[in-house]
Parts: sequence; structure tokens; C-alpha cells
Amino acid sequence: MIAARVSTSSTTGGASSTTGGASSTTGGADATTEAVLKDLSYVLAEGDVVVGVQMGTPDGLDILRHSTAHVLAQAVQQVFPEAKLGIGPPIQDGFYYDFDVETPFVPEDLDKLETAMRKIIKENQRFERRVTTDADALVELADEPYKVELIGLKGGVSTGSTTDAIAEGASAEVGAGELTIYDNINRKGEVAWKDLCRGPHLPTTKRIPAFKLMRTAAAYWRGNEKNKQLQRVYGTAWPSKEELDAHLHRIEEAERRDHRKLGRELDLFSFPDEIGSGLPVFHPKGGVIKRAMEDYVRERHIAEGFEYVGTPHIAKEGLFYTSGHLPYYGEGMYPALDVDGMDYRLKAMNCPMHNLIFRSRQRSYRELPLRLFEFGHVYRHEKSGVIHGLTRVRGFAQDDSHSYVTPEQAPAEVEHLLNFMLSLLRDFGIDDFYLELSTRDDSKDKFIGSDEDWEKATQVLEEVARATGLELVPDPGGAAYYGPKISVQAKDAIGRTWQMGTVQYDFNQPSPDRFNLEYVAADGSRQQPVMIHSAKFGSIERFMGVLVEHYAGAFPPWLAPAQVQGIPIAERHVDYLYEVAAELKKHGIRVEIDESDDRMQKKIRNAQLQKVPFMVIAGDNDVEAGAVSFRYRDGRQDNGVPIAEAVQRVVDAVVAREQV
RNA sequence: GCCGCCUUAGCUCAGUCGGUAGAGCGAAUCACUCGUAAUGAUUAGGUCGUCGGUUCGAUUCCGACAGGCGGCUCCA
Repeated sequence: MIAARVSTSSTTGGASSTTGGASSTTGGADATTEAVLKDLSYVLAEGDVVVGVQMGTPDGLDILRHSTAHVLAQAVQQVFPEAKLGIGPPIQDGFYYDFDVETPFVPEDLDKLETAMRKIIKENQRFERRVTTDADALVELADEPYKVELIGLKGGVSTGSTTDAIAEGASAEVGAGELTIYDNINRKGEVAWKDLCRGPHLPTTKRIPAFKLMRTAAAYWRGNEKNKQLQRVYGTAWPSKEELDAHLHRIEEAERRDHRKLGRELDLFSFPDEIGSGLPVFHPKGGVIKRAMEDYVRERHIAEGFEYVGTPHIAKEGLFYTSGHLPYYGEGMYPALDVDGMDYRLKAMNCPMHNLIFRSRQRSYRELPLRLFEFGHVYRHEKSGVIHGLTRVRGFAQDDSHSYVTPEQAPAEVEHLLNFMLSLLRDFGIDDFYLELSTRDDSKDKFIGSDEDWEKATQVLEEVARATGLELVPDPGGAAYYGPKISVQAKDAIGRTWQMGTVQYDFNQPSPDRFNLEYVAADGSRQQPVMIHSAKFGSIERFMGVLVEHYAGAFPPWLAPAQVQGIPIAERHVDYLYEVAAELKKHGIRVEIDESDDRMQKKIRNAQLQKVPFMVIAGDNDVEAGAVSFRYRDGRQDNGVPIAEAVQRVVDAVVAREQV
């Protein structure tokens, strides 16, 4: 036990007794609702209900990591006495601490700091909590300008959710309620170091079993680009050396499936410097995957009532004033190209052009929902520091659709699109994702349209999203300028989440002061449609990146660049394999035969490294029996399979889109 | 865009305290024809990211730019 959740008797409503057995982390909903984390040194009052916090629990890990962050901060101020303290919260799998230092940290500093930290841990310093007042703390921490700022900010807020107002992570230093300072007391009973902090902490530094500093980076103070950049040190801490090693091992495993690495090894795509940052090219093998994705997605869209259209990559810039892109997101668009004295822009979205297709003639309510779809290539001038493999690029294809509907049809269409999108993701085997509902926040200048319209649109999206039963995470302020959106968020190999498909409800672009879209209603009146934007994968490029990582490059046969690798035992079996390959090709199977003069063991190794789903091997025994021998990527083998059966096996797996 | 680090052969990386470079894998060629993850030998391959500065001399030191990596900010 390293800390405790304590609730006072006044808050307990019902039957929960104070016995609290060993495994009572969930014991008594009444007791835990109001329970507050306390240090073990906390002096109990009459009637307090106490639940121990173990290091392995989420609370316990946070306490361990936050305490380790304190040790780091102490070490930094030992090694770099001029360093000023920022904030140091626990995060997923670790912690960080921000410092204002003259010269930024370099990787070698981490070694020095780890050494200093080990010394502090060995000293077994005691974390001692001390209540103070704003006034006293301001005097005591006069040398720590960032802490002083936090105290000032806290004073301005009454109670409750102060975190947003202050800085992400700052609640660890100045939560609501009384202000506290933690003193680190060394063996001699002296205060070795102190920090403004809400706590709780481990009882002593020696209770930190295993930690490692991971990297340094810069981070804006209080997360604002306009503020000074502080130097951030990331670290991790675990209840045992074994768990630390396991964590480091997980990171290594994740790096193995990084799509940037696999993309090169499997010869799928590259990013030639000569073309420019964030502009990928697909090699033949990546092209196969890309085309398989596109073919399937196009086919499914048509089956779902979409009509395939095509639009250009650039347009006169007036179009993007009409749509609202230039006034609201001009920063994200490439600068204008001068053409015959007019300014043209590369498009960042397809919707304006689809709107023009809608507007190309008068539309009747009988045509609605009208669903336009294409793989529209868009270009966005992403800041140089955010480019990341295929998952954040500057030019990409959206599998983009726009549904034009009557307001009454909107909820059903949103539902249709969302379910369609989820079914597509599942067809590709992607199952680790959650939904996000991006809405408008108070900064109204970033968004257009009336409060009522926003409210109605948000409500429609939320109801449909909830009906899926998937996890739904709110994202206030994340909406597009023209309307709220539901998005699918998928994780990559290293735990970063990426926005995939979206469904966006737009009542703005059709409006009279934008594109002025209309349809003739049953009563002959002219009405304004609602448009619903939806990209099912979001971006073909990003989706391929996520797919590569999801399968670690070992694609199911229907997506694999080479579905079958033919491997002759000896040169005399090559012709026989070509006969088998001819059969496979009749069924559209992608088959290659390794005619090199490598030994067959080497050929197997190569096919294995290329992650080909079916290795089809033929030697004397197979030729004699009119059969082939299968080897799969996991090492399984199935010898002497008759040719017809072997062909059928491969074809069946492809048609069923199975993994093998 | 900001901060830090990085850029040497197709890939992964050594190396040069300033005197123009080396390995493994890969490639090509030759021999070998082999039953489920690396047969052997030989050869080719680099204006050390680009441009500029310092220097008798720069791949090495300095600067700018480009590209990459990790974060931050951003993400229609």
C-alpha cells in the first residue's frame, strides 16, 4: 500500500461497513464516490472510511509516476541549479516534468539526471506534506515564477474544474482546495528539496522500484504557442524492474510494426525528398494494396446508393471564399498560383466542387438523398513539424462523399453513413477504434451558423453515435467551421490516435449566402437541403498506414501484394509451378515464382520476410502426386495438397477476405 | 511553425582528434540444384544531404537551407 482513498463518515450514505477487505477497491459505491486520495501520513478522523491504494492500480501508478517526476525535478535543480520548475504530471505509462533552463537538454543530460535520481532514491527521502496559504506560498516560492503564476491562477478560480482554466496537467500542483507544499526530508532531517504540489505522494523516494528517463522535448508553457517553450523530460516508472522491462519491450515491438519501417522493407511506398515533405509515392506493391482498397470501397459506395463523380485538383480561389475555407482555414491551404492574372488554389476539400455538381441544374425532392462520391485528392499545407509517415501528409485522397438530403431525411442519412463506415472498417479487419463527437465551443468566431442549427445538428449526430453502442468521446471545440462531426479514431502502433472516417452535418454551405443550394419540394416551394459530408476511411494514405501497422505488414490474402509465392525445391520443378500459377491466375490470384538460384531454404526465408500469405512449394513428391505443399507465415505446413484443392483454398481465402 | 537530435553504398550502421572512407545485408556474375527462415566465391557500388564560410586542405569545424526522428502547437 502506498496511499489511501479516504472518505469521511458524513458522506457515506448507506450500508457500507468499514471492514473493507483486501480486495475492496470497488467496495461501497457511496464510500468511493466522495473518497479523496491521501498520503499514508494522513491522520484519520473518527468515522473515516479508508481503502488502501496499491502501487499496481491506476491511482497507485499515477502516484508512483508523479513522485518520480518530483525526484526528476529535484535532480534537474541539482544538476542545473538555475532551472525553474514548470509542471510535472503523471501521463499514460509515465510522467513528464517541464523546466525553464538556459540551454535545452541534450540526450546525454538524461544519463546525468538518471544518476542523480538514483542517488536521491537511495537516500530514502521522505515526502512530507505541508499546508500553506497563497500569501505564504508566494513568498516562499518567489524564485519559481511558474509556480507563482499557478498560485495566481488558482486564486482566480473558485472551485471545481480548474484544470482547463490553468493548464493541462497542472491540477497535480494546485488542485482545488487548500494549497500544499511537499518537502523532501533527507536522512538528517533536513529539507533537501520542495515543490508546490497537491499530492499525494509515495511515503519515501525509496519506494520507487524502477524508472527510466525516455526523451527530452520542448513544450509550450501552459500549452499555448504564444508562451515560452519549456524543456520537457519524459520518463516512465513501474512497480517492478520486470514491468519496466516489459514496457520497454512493448515499445520495441511497436516500433517493429511502424508503417514507415515496414513500408520500406516491403517496398510499398516512399517519400522522395525531391517531391517534397509529406508527399508519398506508392510503389507497385503498395499500389496493389491501394487499388484493392479503392476498388472495394468504390464498389461498396455504389452498392450503397452513391454516384461516382470526378472533380479537379485546383480552382479559382473565389470558390473557396464561397465555401468559407479561405476566411476560416486559409492558413491550411497552399498559397495561390497565378494563372492568367487570376489566383488559383489547390483544393483542401472536395465539398465545394460537389456543391457545384448539385447546383448544375435544378434539383427535385424526388432526387434526394442525392449522394456524390469520389476519391478526391486534396492538398493541405500542414506545418512542417507535424508531417508523419502516411498518417499525416500534405497531399492525399479522401474517399469523400456528400449526401444532399431534406432536413427530415438527415437523421436517417447520418445513421446510414455511420453504419456504412463502420461496416467498411470491419471488412478491413480494423476493430480497435472509438468514436469522437466534435462540437463547437465558446470561441464562436471559429464557427459559422446559428446556435439553434448547431444544437439540432449536434443532437442528431449524438443520438446516432450513441445508438452504435461504441465508446463516444466528447471533443468540444473540435468541430469543422461549418458543422459538428462524428469521427472514428484509430490507434497506430505507438499508441497515437488518428482520425479516420468522419460524418459531418453541414447546414452552412447550402445556405443562401454560401452556395445557395435548393431543391423543389412537393408543394413546389424551393427548399434548402442539408449536406452531410463523409469520408469513410478519411484518407486512403492514412488508412493504409494504419492497416500496415494493424497487420504488422502481414496482410490478409485479399490485400496482400503477392498472394502466393511459388518455391521450387530444385530448378527442374519451375515449369511445374508455372502450370500451377497459370491455374491461380485464371482466378485472378497474384502469384510469383522464385526462379533465383538461391537455395529453397533461402527462398522460404525471403517469402517469409516479405510476409506472403501462401508459400506454394513443389518438389519431386509433389510433381509425382499432382500436388503442391503449403507453408504459411506462422510456419504451419500442409504437404501434398492436390492442385485443384490448393487453388480452391487460395481463392476461397481471397473471396472471403479471411486472414490466414 | 517552435525546441532538441540526426543525415556516410539500395538498407542497417562503423569511421576520420581536418590529409577525400569501411562492414554486414542487398545487387550483379560464376559454381552448386538442394524438402520448409540465410550454400560458397568473385565483382560492382559512395563528389560522406545541398549550398556557402573558415583553412594550404573540409565528409570532419561554423552557418544557412532541405529532408528525417522525438515532442509541443496545429489538424477542414
